[in-house]
Amino acid sequence: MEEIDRRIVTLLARDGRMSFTDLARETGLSVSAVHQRVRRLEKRGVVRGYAAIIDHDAVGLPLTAFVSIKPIDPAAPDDAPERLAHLSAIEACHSVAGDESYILKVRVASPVALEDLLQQIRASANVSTRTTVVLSTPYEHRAPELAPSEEAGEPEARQDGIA
Amino acid sequence: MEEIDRRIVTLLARDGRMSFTDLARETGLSVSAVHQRVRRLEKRGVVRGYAAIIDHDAVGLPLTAFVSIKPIDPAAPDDAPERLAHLSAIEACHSVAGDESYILKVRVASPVALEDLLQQIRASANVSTRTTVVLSTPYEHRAPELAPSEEAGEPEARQDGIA
DNA sequence: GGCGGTGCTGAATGGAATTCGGTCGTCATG
DNA sequence: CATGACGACCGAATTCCATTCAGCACCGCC
Repeated sequence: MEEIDRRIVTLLARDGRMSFTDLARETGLSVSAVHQRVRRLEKRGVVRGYAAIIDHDAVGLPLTAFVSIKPIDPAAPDDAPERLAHLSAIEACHSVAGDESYILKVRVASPVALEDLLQQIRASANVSTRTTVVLSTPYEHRAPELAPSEEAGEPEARQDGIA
Repeated sequence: MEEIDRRIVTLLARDGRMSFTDLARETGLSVSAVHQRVRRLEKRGVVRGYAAIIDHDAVGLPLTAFVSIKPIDPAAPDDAPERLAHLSAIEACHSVAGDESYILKVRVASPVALEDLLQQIRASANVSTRTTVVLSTPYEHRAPELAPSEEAGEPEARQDGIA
C-alpha cells in the first residue's frame, strides 16, 4: 500500500462519510480513480466497514468499564470470546499478555446492570473478573496518523533495522 | 429519544454509510422524515460523527496496548489528557477508578515504537506507566443493542428545548 | 375554534455514486 | 524491438441519493 491509499484511509478514518468527490480533491485523483481505490481497500479488508460514532450517555449506556477476566480452570479450553459474544453489552474483547487473559470493554446502563453483566460473564465463560470503571473519557476513537513511509502490514518489510 | 431514533442509531452504528433510502425502508418512514431525524440526532450530539473502521495490521500499526498511568507527583494538577493529546498513537484516553488514574489505548508499529511511546508518555505527563500488550482482538467496535425501553440518558428534553 | 409547534409525506432538484469505454505506461515475453 | 497483458488512470453517461420545499395532520394550549 502506498501513499495515496494511506491518505485515503486516514481521511476516511476521520470522516467515514466523506464523498468520493472530496476524496478526489484531497488526493488529486479523479473521482473514479478514488472510487476504484476505496473499493479495493474495502475488498482487501484494509477498510473493514463504516460506523457512526454515538454518544453512549445519550442513548442510555452511560457506564463504561473494562473487565479483565481470568479462567477459573486454567486447563479448560480457552473459548471465552465465543462464549461471551452473545452479550451485546461487550463492545470489544482483547486477548492480552499478563496476569489476566482477556480485557473486555463493556457499556451498560447502570451499576446494577454492570453487576448483572459481570455475573453473566462469569457464568458464561467460567472466569473470574476484575473490573475497572471508567469515570470519564477525555477522548476516544481518534484516527491514527499513518506514517508516510513503510509499506505497512501484511507482507514483509521493516526498515528500522532488521537486526 | 424514542423507538425510531433508537433504531436509526443502531443501524447507523452498524453501518455508518447506510443510505437514507435504506434507513427509511427499515424504519417505515419516508426518506425525508428519516433525514430530518438523523440531522437532529447529529445536532443533538447523539451521533457524534462517522468513521471508517480500519484494519490496523494492514496499515502498519499491528501492535495494540493498554497503558495505565499514575501520576508521579499526586499533588500536581491532573491534566494528563491534554498533555498527551499530541501523541497520535494514543487512540483513546479514559479516566478510571482504581489504583491508576487513566487507561490509554495505543497503536504502534513495533515493540520499539511502543518503548519510544512509553517514554514520551512518561515525559509528557510526568507519570509512571503499566502496559498490557494486546495479543489478538477477537472482536472490537461492536454496535450496542439499545434497549427498547428507557428514555435514554440525558435530560434530552422534549421539544421546546432551549437548544 | 384558532394558533403555534412538531413530525410526517411526496415531489423536485442538484449533486454524488457507480459504471463503462478508452488511454497510457510498465513489464514480461517472443 | 514488437506485442500483448495488466494495472491505473481519466472523462462521460447513467442511475441513485441527499437535500430542500411545500403542504397536511396532529397535538397541546389559550
